[in-house]
Amino acid sequence: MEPISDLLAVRRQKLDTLRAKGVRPFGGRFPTDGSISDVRNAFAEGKTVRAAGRITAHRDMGKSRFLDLSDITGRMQLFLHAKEIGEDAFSTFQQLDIGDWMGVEGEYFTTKTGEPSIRVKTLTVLSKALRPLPDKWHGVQDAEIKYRQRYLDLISNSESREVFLQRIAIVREIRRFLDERGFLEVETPMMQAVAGGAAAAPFKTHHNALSMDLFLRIAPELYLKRLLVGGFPKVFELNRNFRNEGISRRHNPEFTMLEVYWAFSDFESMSELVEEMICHLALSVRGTLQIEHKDAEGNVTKTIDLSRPWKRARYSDLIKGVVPEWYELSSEAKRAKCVELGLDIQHCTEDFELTQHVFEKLVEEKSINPLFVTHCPKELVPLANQNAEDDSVVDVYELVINGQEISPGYSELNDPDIQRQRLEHQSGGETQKLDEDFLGALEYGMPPAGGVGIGIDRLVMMLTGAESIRDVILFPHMRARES
RNA sequence: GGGUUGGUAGCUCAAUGGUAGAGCAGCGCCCUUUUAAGGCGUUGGUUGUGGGUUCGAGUCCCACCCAACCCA
Repeated sequence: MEPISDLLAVRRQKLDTLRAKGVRPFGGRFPTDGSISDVRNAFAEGKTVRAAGRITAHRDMGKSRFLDLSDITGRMQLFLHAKEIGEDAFSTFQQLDIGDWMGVEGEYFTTKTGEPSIRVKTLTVLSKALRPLPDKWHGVQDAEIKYRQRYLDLISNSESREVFLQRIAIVREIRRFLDERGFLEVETPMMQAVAGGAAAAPFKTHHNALSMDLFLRIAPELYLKRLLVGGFPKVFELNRNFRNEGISRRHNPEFTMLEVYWAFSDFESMSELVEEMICHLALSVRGTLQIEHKDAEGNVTKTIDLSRPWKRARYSDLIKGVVPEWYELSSEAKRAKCVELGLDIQHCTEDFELTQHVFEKLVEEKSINPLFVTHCPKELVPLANQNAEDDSVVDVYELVINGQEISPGYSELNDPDIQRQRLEHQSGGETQKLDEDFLGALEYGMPPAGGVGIGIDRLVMMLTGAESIRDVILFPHMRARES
């Protein structure tokens, strides 16, 4: 064959050659003895075995060839000899490339270097790859290709595969953990006439038949509370929320949220549930409570210690821990102190906002190990119940791990009149933003309950050591490309 | 939205303003136990896009596109 300059043309030509030989280049059903990992684990010298996967490496020894056959579970070496498979099959094989899907039947054997392998007797072309795969050694390095063409990242970067397999395991274990404790998983509307339950800009869409605007939900909270009214005492939802805001290392427009509600409970019980659950996740998925985060060179940059019991502290005590005199200062003195601390407070008008800046920079960002922040000021969390002893604070915790807010927990507000006042205040007089159906539901009586939310993407980041939310979302949102 | 850095062969990366290269992949030849196989040979480029400066631009200047990081 004459050299062809175009790599794609070479593969197209092989495709044509296969067809001319009467070989289907895009095959069909091919029963196997399981995944590559199954096949590898079932190794028994001399036994017949069937396996299918993608060719990921090719070592050419002339009449005999070594191949790596891979799937997401692992890699298995194939040994193939021209005389053993016959001339016709060997010429078919010569039309295959790295990247093609292939099924084989053969016998287990061990090479003289000790590698468990399959001696191929017959081979079946399952799918011809018409484009070449990324570099076998370096994989895909370009962040843009990793995110836009995740399949290439998954094919060539085992670390990426591992992160997503861990994410899958985390989500599975969350469901199992809650199911074992009697929580019911429910599904509530993603398209809502009023996007409530959080303060965030929603995405807008339109229902043609009903001729009405709808919003993608920013939180499932108000529907889950309706279920408390309806008599479901322990419910959770684990699914997507959508917020029409900026994109960053920590923000994707659609993200996965777990919300759990438990009737007759409170924020303190919820903090125990969350502590127990996250430790369970760390142990079952990572096998340890010491979560190491590494840099690109593989050096450990920090270790998050999830050992129980987790620290609990009042918001005001944490502030006093970094600025002892804080609460004695006048507003002017607080501003001066913030400037002295190098905080950007130009948009702050209220004292509690200044305090929150101190909290975020000097407490939150520095809290690597788990910290439950309790008794937060009521201005920060308008939807929570006020504390019985101190009405300036609310019965809420904020769980901080890895310098990030991972999970808030509430003693939920169930007084319909106070709830209405707060939502009216929050909506700034725009009554169309009030979820009247929800407020009506509360008037039928919602049991007192504890509630928590956990941002799953950030939780996965914390547990896997990912530094960007894009590394834990299979298809992160990217700007559209010009064609 | 602002700042910084980057975009070169299919992939990973080089290239003082002076002939655009290497490794891998591909193609050809050799090789019956290799595993980032090896050896010999060889193909492959609108240097993100569009302008400008210059005898000459991957390199300098301007605008734009895309991405990463930081800030808001």
